[in-house]
Amino acid sequence: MTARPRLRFAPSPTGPLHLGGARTALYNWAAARAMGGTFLLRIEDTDQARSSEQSLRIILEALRWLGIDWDEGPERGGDHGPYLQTERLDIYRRYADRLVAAGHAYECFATAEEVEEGRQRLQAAGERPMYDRRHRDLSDAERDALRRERGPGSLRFRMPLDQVQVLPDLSKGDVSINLAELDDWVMVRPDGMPTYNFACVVDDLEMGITHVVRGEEHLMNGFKQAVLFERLGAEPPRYAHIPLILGAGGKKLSKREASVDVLEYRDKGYLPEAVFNYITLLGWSFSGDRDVFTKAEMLERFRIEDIGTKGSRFDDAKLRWMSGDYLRRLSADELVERVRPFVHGVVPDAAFETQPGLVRNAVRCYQERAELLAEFAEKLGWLFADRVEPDDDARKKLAKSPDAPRWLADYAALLETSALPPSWPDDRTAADAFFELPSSADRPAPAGTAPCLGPRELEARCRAFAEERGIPFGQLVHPVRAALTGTTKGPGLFDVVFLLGRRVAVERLRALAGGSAQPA
RNA sequence: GUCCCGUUCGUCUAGUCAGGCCUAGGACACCAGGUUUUCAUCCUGGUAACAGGGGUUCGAAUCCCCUACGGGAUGCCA
Repeated sequence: MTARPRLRFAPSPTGPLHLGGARTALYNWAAARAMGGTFLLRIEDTDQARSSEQSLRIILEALRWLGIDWDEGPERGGDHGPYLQTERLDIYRRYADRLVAAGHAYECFATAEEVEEGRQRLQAAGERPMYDRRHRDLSDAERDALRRERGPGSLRFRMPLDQVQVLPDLSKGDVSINLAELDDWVMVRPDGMPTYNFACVVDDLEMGITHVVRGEEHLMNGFKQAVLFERLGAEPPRYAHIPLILGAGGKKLSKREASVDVLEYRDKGYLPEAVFNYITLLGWSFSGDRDVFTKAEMLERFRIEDIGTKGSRFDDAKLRWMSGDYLRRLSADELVERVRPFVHGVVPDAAFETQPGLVRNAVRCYQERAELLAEFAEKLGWLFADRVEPDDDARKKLAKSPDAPRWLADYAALLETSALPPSWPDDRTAADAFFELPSSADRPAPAGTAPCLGPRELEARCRAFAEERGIPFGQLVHPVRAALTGTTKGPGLFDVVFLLGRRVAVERLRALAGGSAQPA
């Protein structure tokens, strides 16, 4: 085994990329990269009825989103192409002819009804239901007669019936089965189109595949394929059959409990690094005490043999947490760039160009309060809205302070004469460049001459204002927040005041002060 | 039904191949506390597992057998 490792992911383009498929792709990719080998993509589109170009595009897009790249395959080419099975039909035909000539394959003319009938009979006898091999030993004359009568048949593999097949599995160890338990499977359909097991073997052979990581549902296929390799006088790749990803109920993951489509996670604003990291963890662990790691770190340790043998359940809560964890590590610039596609209509497009500092400060204020990028659209709404309405929680807090309207009016008067930053869309570049939000206790105040009051100074003045009037600070803060944002949660209140700027802050305080029917 | 595979906290897992370092470690979730103008972040602590039964051994989560349960396959789908 001195050959350079070659691994492949071979999706069939019959729908979106499923989480399970993504994990399979990821493990093959990681194994190839970790071993310094080649990773290629092969498209198994022999089911013409269900395959579509659209699905193929979506699958490639999903792989790219996850950061899984390929050395050979669609849109990339390579020395072992073509990489679409429907473009390799002449290769399969060559192999089929060879197998027939050697007596390892035979033509079968059984109708669907006849096959079904044979199955029933075997099952009734307590045996494994399968094609009953009725045309396995046709004489030449019988075969010619059937072909004349029924047209071309399908090509079936002549399974050796007296052999125990051992399949060395990198994940499970040696697995074995009595080949008589397996049927004489169809290799080529009557119309000449190969089936999965046949095309897969031919391609793995022709493409020099050395290792295959795939779902456990292929274990039985593994036996069939290994025998075919044998008949072809070749070594099969090293297989690793890994368990499926299950849903919360322990059954196969279904759309009901979670999205199974990888791109749906993109659209919901999960970070791709997190999705990558999380699905890697479904069956493999980085170390005993760390769950979050970079791709590079993973590649230093990844080995196919270490993939787990147990089916794992998909847990959206942990994925979300992980997405949030990655979100928090993003630099300010990266964060803004990632958030941008998710906040159309909430943050004016122009703001990204004319007041990038404001946008950055606003977005950063939610970096520790979000897990998904899509959350920024909901959370940032108050900042650029024409006006805000208190939500239910905010109303409740307001109701607890009957004096709030008067305080708000007075506080508005104070702010009106304070040196606050300008409000959007006025130019406030200087303010945002000087003060970096979110402000926090462990972040030192910027040095130099401030162009206006910053959050700290605003807070100090507000505290003084409250003390002067004998208002408990805590009771002042909630109505102010309700007036400014309409909510009870969010960034530090004085970050909010700062972001809003003088004109809008004053406006909103007065709107609520006047609007809540001040008792005489 | 038949064949194949699997079984450590609620979930993902470390430990199993080379039996003692395991009164079983970490993470998510959950609960309690701390920080705080809210929410969140952050910090501290807590609850919680070797499926069951037989062996082998001085000693078993780790090796063997059986049972139970779960998953997969049984397609001219992949």
